[in-house]
Amino acid sequence: MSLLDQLNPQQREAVETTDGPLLILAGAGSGKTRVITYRVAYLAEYRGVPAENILAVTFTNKAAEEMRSRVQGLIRLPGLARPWVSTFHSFCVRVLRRDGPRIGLPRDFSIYDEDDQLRVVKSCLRQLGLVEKELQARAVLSRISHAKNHGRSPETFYLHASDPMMERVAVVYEEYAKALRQAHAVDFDDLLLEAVRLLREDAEVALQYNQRYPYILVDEYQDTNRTQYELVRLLTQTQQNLCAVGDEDQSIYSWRGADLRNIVEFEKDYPQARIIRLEQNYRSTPSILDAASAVVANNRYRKGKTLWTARQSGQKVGYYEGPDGENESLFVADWIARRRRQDPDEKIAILYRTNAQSRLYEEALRRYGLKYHVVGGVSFYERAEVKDLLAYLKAARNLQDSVSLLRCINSPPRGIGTTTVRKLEEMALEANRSFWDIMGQAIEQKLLPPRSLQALQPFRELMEELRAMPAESGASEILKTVMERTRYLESLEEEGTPEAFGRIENIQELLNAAADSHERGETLIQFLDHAALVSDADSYDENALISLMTLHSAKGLEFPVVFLVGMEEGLLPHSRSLMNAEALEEERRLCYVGMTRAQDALILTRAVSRRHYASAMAETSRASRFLSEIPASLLQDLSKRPADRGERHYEYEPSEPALSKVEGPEETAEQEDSVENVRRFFGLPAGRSEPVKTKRKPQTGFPAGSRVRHPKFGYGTVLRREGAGDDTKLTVNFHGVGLKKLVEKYADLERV
DNA sequence: AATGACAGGCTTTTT
DNA sequence: GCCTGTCATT
Ligand SMILES: Nc1ncnc2c1ncn2[C@@H]1O[C@H](COP(=O)(O)OP(=O)(O)OP(=O)(O)O)[C@@H](O)[C@H]1O
Repeated sequence: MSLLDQLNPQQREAVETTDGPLLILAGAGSGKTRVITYRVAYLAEYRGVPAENILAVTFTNKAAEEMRSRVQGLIRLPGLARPWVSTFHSFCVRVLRRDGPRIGLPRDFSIYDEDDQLRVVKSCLRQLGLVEKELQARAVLSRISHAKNHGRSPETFYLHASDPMMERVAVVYEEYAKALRQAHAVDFDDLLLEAVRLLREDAEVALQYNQRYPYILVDEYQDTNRTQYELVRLLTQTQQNLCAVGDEDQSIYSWRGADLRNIVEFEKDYPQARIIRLEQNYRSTPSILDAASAVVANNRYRKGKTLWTARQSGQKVGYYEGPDGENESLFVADWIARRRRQDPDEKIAILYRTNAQSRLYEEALRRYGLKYHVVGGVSFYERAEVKDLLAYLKAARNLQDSVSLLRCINSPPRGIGTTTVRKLEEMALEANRSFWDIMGQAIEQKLLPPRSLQALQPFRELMEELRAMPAESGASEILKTVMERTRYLESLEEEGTPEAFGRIENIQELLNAAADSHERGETLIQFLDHAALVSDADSYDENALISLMTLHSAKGLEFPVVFLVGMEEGLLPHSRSLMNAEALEEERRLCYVGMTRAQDALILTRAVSRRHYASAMAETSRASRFLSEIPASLLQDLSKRPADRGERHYEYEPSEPALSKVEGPEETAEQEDSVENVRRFFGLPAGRSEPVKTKRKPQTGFPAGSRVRHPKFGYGTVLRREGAGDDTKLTVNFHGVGLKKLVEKYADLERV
């Protein structure tokens, strides 16, 4: 079947309209991404456009990944040429690495992530003698970012400051900008802004990129901010074969500057523009689609659009209400475990509003022995030990990068403390030089106490050695040198704690990533850029069929089964949005996005009682208003509640017993609590069977939950323990290996 | 300078 | 409840 036959008439028209500006406006699941990907394939295969002349961009990594894999599935490209499919940010990095020097950007600039940015802001606050209590670094940073994205310089910001507080923010902003310049560093905002500046100021470069990418496609156009819009404008000066697709009902990034004007004024900015609407949804069953449409219809600031599906009516949208968060998560895990038996290959997503909500679900899934994959959250590259080592690499490439330098200067501890660092920082500020320069000067002219100098000297030598390593040596080679010289692993091993071993694992993972990168022929800088931009968590368990992620990350994806959990006032809609009508509408769109990810089954859940920061007393929640916006006829209540069952509040029976975690003597109070909840959940009288087991020789063997090491499989966690005596069998989840069932007696396990 | 105990605040959401 | 930042102790 040919490419075009797999499209409906409107989609087909959108794909064939290759020349001139085109805006596609359409609801969820109507094939917007399909149009983008087919269009790329069509251009390459039918119109003979060289793949490298096609640029497809979007905002999030996940959405870019989705696009990339779908394009790849569609075209069989000869040779190495590939269309450039990425996020705006990666695109800009590539542009700036190549042509940044033309606007005075150092070629080896560092990219500062939020953590780095905060360090800079804090240091500026300190230098200005401002107390963080009054001016929170995070708040200042968000003001700075907002100002930058609205084209305000520190000076303009200062002039517009309405109160003394804002004036101070303006001063911090100025210092912040100066610090970044001095560190040869750019933040995420700068990546876009500097790329725009480059294209604006250098006509020659602008022309080059215009010619290089005569075909540009933008997915999730409703998420673009003004800077990204500007970038697209600058790339479409000589030709306007621009295809933007979007859905105003899925605009969920206004809090970081996404601006619907980009969509609304598209026709104004591109007078030749054609607009095509897609109205058939191919993804979801009618119940799911109707429910989602009913919710979003409550938004007032919206034009409204048609969306229908030819799919047969499926199951109703499920609704489960549990007594507390734990029960809610166990319901989900149990439901999944049962479903798994019928269809072991089905993809399932658990979606939530905030990253913090993932914990309960991870725990529940682990208990059921289900493999899962968490997207986002504390990403791999954000872990302290990983960032420490990356800091060595960043500093090795760019010694002006003081944040990275300061990050690795005393990790592992080498006798350079805050006093020494503060002193040097002061000197640097005074001389208006970088930390590295001042450090060298201090050593040479003996400007510090001998003890400090003695500690600084070896550090300086190490960094010089790293810098001297050839630019094309890969990340892994340099990392190895760092590890050897600093005895990083050894000192962690000596620590001997489970946390330390966890860190060792992460470092091993980093070494693997670096080695892979080297094999692909990437330079150190490319490796670092990837680490900075693709803050993608646990890329290792990607084949797990159960995905946990925020509603934001889920946009653009689809799953046969979707759980939308925590459907409560305060969570969805989030409490921070209750004050203002526009924010509330955005929450509603978020709900819409989540619901429309589902293909065949959608289940909404909530907990009646929710602990907000856990320790605090549990509060009774109110059901999300979005639930009541779904017509009752589309909902099916999954929480049957017979009133006369005494203790047993919920009739729902587990299909397999949750794995007991009460055996080891080292259980924490929190886990005891969980067990108590499980028991209540299953309607068992409090504390009956398990405590008996607790008494049974807990010292021998490895209770569920203990961390172990196996000579062949490495480190892992015991999930389940069955049988007794010589026959005792353990189910262990080994990192990077997966589940293994072992006879305890022969397994040769070591406690860690 | 390094370590450990304690207080306080924190959670939107992404690059 | 957990992480971070601060303080006191060695
Ligand atoms: N003409 C078609 N024939 C068959 N399947 C289609 C067609 N158009 C779209 N689909 C399928 O419908 C699903 C949704 O399409 P797609 O992801 O492109 O929609 P979308 O508009 O980008 O959705 P969203 O905005 O919700 O992310 C995909 O599985 C896609 O393959």
